[in-house]
Amino acid sequence: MIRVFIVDDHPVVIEGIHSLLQNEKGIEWAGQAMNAASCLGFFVNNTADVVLMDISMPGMDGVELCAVMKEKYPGIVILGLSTFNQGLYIKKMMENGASGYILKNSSKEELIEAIHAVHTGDIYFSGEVGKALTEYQKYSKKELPLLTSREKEVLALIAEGYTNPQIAEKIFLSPFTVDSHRKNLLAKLNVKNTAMLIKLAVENKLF
Amino acid sequence: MIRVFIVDDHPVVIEGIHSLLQNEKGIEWAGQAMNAASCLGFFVNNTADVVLMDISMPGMDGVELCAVMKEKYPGIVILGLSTFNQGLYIKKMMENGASGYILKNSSKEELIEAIHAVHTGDIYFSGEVGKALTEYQKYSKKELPLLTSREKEVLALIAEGYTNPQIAEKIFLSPFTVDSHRKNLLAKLNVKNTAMLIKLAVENKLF
DNA sequence: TTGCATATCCCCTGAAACAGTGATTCTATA
DNA sequence: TATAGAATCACTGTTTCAGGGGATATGCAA
Repeated sequence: MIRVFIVDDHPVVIEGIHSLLQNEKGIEWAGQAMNAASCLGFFVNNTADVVLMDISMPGMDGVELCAVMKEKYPGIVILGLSTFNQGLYIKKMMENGASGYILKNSSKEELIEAIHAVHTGDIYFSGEVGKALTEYQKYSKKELPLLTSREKEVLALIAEGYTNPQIAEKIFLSPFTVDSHRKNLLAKLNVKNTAMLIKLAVENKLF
Repeated sequence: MIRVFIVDDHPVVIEGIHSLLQNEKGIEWAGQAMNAASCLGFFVNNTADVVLMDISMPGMDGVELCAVMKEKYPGIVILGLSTFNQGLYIKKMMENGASGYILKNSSKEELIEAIHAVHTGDIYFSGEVGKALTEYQKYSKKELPLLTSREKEVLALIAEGYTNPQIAEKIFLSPFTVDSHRKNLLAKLNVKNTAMLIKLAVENKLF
């Protein structure tokens, strides 16, 4: 009997999955939560085998929650769940210990297959997700380097139209320092001017 | 008896709403479709009172489908349905004849309230959506001015990192002309430098 | 036909951005 | 403890942008 728990901030999704899994032999409904906090609360006194976890939730999101859960309860298997086919998040969630990922628009059969697969220790990706992942890998071949917090701060201010001197004043730094960060941003992200920098930053939500 | 039809490409959402509305007095399940085509097919020989319509679907999306439906069957009330709280789409869908908009993470009560409201001719927005809409209105108050094709061309090249002289060479213009377009872009969009320009452009898909 | 918008072109100035080089301090960690 | 990275600051150029002037031609629409 696989006890399935679900964390999703959308009642209709919880309801829908509940309904899909009802009467499914071998699968038992362990419970549900609409946010990270109540999920963690549940697992203090209870447990489950597989957790279906939405990726985007108010407060702590699925990516983080996944990391926390896997640290506290390494035995619990986590299956990512999202409306969108976003390689970046899929990857992050996998890095944080998820065992697979399915889209909310997958069929009942896929859902059940996925639950069984991850429960037996497999890694499961529905076809579409797999594609997205490889697409993403392709797209992010250049593997965007991690920005430091200072760099992100400066980047955000650049995007808002502040000039180096203005930024310097705003965050109490020398204009030279701001310029250094700016140069580092250009170098790290391998772009040659502000226009490209901001385009890349906005497209990849870098700040 | 309000006959409710749902168009959504996510089985769990259909299932979830079906389950929520089951046993709800005054509401009858008219049917369901997972894409625009089968929705239109259904209404050839059938009808419904309220259509819950997902905004993002493969193929024809909710915004378009809404327009088509309202043209063919003006009497049918359409209630937008989406995971996200995106003012732009909400607005478009309303312009296309929708009677309201709710989020998929709204409660059962909200959902039922919304169905009754739009059925009696009201416009319904769940609280959060209302906020997003006014936020959006605020944001898009300045109603982004239309760019000329030349301006869009220049804008796209700026975003790709080309400098004025390079752009000039690329599209066979004087650098002065390119500069003029650039200045017009800044003026039209009411931004003060390239960073803001590109941010705005990318966020609003201006090219 | 008289505007108006678009598109083109030109000049000047000051302010930023960009590029290259170098240096100090601090902290995390190998 | 030694090293690497982050964060800080500094100087010197060159290039580009931004803002201020104008000017001409064309085509569409009131």
